[in-house]
Amino acid sequence: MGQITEFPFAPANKCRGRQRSVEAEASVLKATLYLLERKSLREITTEAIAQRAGVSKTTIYKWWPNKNLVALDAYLSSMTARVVMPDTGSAFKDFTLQLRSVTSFYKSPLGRLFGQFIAEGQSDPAILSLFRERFLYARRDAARVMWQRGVMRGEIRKEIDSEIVLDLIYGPMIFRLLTGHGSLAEDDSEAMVAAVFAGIGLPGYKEAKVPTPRRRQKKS
Amino acid sequence: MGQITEFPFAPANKCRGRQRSVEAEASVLKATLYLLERKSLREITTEAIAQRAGVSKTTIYKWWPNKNLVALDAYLSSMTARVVMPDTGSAFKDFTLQLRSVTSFYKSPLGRLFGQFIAEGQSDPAILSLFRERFLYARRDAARVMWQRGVMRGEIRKEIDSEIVLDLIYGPMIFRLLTGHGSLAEDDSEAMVAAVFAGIGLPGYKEAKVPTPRRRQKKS
Amino acid sequence: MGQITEFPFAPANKCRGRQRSVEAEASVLKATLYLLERKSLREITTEAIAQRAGVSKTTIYKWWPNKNLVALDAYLSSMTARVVMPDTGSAFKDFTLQLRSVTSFYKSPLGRLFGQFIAEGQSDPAILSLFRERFLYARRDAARVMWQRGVMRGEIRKEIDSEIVLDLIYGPMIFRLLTGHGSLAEDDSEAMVAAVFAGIGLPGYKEAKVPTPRRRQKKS
Amino acid sequence: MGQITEFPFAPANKCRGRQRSVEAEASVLKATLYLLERKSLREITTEAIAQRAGVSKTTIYKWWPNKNLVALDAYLSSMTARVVMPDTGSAFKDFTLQLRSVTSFYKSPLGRLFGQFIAEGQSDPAILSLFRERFLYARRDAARVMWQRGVMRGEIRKEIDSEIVLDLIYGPMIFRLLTGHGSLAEDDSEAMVAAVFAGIGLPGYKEAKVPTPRRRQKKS
DNA sequence: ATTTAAGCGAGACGGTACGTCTGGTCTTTAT
DNA sequence: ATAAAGACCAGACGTACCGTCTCGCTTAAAT
Repeated sequence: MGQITEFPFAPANKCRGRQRSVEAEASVLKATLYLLERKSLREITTEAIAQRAGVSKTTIYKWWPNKNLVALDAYLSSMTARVVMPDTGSAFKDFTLQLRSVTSFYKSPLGRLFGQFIAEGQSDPAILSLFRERFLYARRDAARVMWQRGVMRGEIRKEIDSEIVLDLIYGPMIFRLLTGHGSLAEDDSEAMVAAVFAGIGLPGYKEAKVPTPRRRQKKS
Repeated sequence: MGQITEFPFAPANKCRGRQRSVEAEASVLKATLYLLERKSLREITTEAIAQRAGVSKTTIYKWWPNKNLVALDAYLSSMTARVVMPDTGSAFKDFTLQLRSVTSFYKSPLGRLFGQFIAEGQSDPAILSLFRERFLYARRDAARVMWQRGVMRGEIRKEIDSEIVLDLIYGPMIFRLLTGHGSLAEDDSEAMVAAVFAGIGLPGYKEAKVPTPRRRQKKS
Repeated sequence: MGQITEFPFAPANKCRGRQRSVEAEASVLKATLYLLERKSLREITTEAIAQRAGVSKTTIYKWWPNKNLVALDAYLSSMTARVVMPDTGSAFKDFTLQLRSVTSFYKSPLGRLFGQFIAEGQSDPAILSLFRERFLYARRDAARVMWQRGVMRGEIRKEIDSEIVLDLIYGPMIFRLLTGHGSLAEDDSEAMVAAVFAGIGLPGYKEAKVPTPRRRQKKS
Repeated sequence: MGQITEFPFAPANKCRGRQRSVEAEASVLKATLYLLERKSLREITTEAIAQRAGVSKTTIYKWWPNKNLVALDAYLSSMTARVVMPDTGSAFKDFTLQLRSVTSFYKSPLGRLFGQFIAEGQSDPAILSLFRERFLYARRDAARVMWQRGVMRGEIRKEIDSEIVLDLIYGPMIFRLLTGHGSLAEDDSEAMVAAVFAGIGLPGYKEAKVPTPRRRQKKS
């Protein structure tokens, strides 16, 4: 319990007193996932989680600061190895497959949570920050490996900041996901990645020169 | 009042009965903006709007279904001509200036509302839909003009769907805005637009062929 | 309109402007009665009356101070000669018949209004006062005639205040009506009047001497 | 808390969970009484009770269905032994003293509540029913003891139903209390009881024969 | 074996916003 | 001038959910 608030490897504090019930944690996360597959994050109440988990509200609040973080924990625990990080030998193919896989997941009930965490994050910095640290960066680090391979193989320009590359590939689709203004179909993934690779400018048009890379928050 | 629920050009129903108080509408929108500059959408209450506007809660609920839509209305009414749609003769420059302007606005108190509407939209389809129709599409239509000019001048490949182009340009920055994982500095706008124009792939690398254009939402 | 607030014989002011619609008054009273037969006074709204009468709320508030007084007006207008004031030659029979008739009426939908006016009157002195003046005293004056006849015929002790006599006869039944603690059946009327005439004390028991009459608010 | 909804002798459920705050209940009732002494039942709001009691509105709604029943509860809790049930050896004196005491109380701020409960009861059967069960019947049972003694001592005719006797004694005064058409002075109590004992009919007048006794509510 | 501190279930509690309702007033246009 | 339509204000309503709290019971390490 409390992946979030505690060091995951903290040596289960073997002091006095009753020990944490492992079933309780599992039960809470399971119940939360169950509910999240049926209702939106906003519609779910701590009460409902507690009831379904057969656990008291007190216990939940003891280990998580609020419902949103319970949900994030549940989300993270169910995310392990759901999305592929392909290695086909082609960066373009890798990114296309990955984007397609991610987009497809985002359309599923649980995938919708992605948007809901970002949504809650708009008014709760804590959850947004945790979402970044524990979900987003992990994903981006994995994707950065694909980028690195592409750079090494001479498929991707090394002078473009990896942060920009990743945002260019995932940003547009996430934008569509969040506002619903564009299609999330399978083909769109390929079309977008293709456009990102080839650029939208005509080859002869030379005004658009790529500036030199710059340091950013976090990068390889 | 009720920009949202009524046709803007409706012939102000001059039938019987007391007319809608124009001051009331203006007052509500003004009060809402005032509050939104200081607090987040979530923190604001209908009561507070009513009180500050010197209007009764009943009146607010009569014309708007809930506070979110009041805020959207207020947002829209204050948006007119806040963001420039430049026409420099260069699509690259146009998009760069525009993205910079937009990004800068999004960092302002009122600009933060953009993310908050999307956030509320994740659990309230009505607001998301209205946000798209009345804000997003308007912006995109304007931006599409810039794109069109670029295509005509031979600066932008005409075979790429304009929807993708727009998402490629704005999506990454909005992604950063919403999750806070990347910089929103002035230079980033240019770097992103540059990358979008030039593409991330090496010129010689030919696997990334651009597919044929497609229409918004539906596709072949 | 406005039996209550206006002098009934006021010369329909034939000055400028649109004349008062007599139909409006009739329509309001009729609509009110219609509603009062189906719902309790509390459940009825001015709005509903206006709507059913095809009249605007304003008009109602122009002629009556509030819904309760509209209802009282409607009640009074429908009361004319609904309850008998018998004259059988026997005071006992007169009162019995009268009480039976009154009780029976009180059990009807419209009769229930009696209690509802008293109820509203507990928190609105105006309606209680009007109810007394325009309904109660009228009834009591009529009943006092029956009492007078009984006294003249030597059936009723003349030394007991008529106010007390009337309250003794009607009070118990009204008490039952308002609290619902006792039966309102036909036979009860006779039993009560009989008890009132004969007294509950044993004939020989002489402690209960009737005091001399005293002046009270209103009497013959 | 919840005298109304729970058996008073319920063995204070000492099961799991936080125990009901006894101060909360007491505080609510006390605050309610305080307010009821200053304003009418109708004028008091749940909010005001909550605020004055230093208790949340939720808690009030948890234990009472609405403010009227809170007030009834408060009323009942303050009623214990406020009204005397005399035993002078004379039924006539007993009833006179009792009626005088009751009438005097009914003129006090709290006593006015009596009428207000009956008023609310006209549109809310629940409160009327509870008022009967928990207040009226208790009083009548006590008064019936006085009647019983009178019967045994040969002061009161045993052939008259006790229900009628009680209504004859209290009904007239309550009628006056509720409609305000008659005096509630001290002397009136004696005059009324005297009239009830002696009867209003002349001794010689023999038409008014007392019918056989009957049981409460149902009858032959 | 007995402390004793923590975990835990149950559920009461304060707080706050919600969206609804009703009473009564005010404003505009039509008659 | 009066009516009809209906916008408006004021403020109470009862509900929902949040996160905290107080119990009494259970568990297991420390004594």
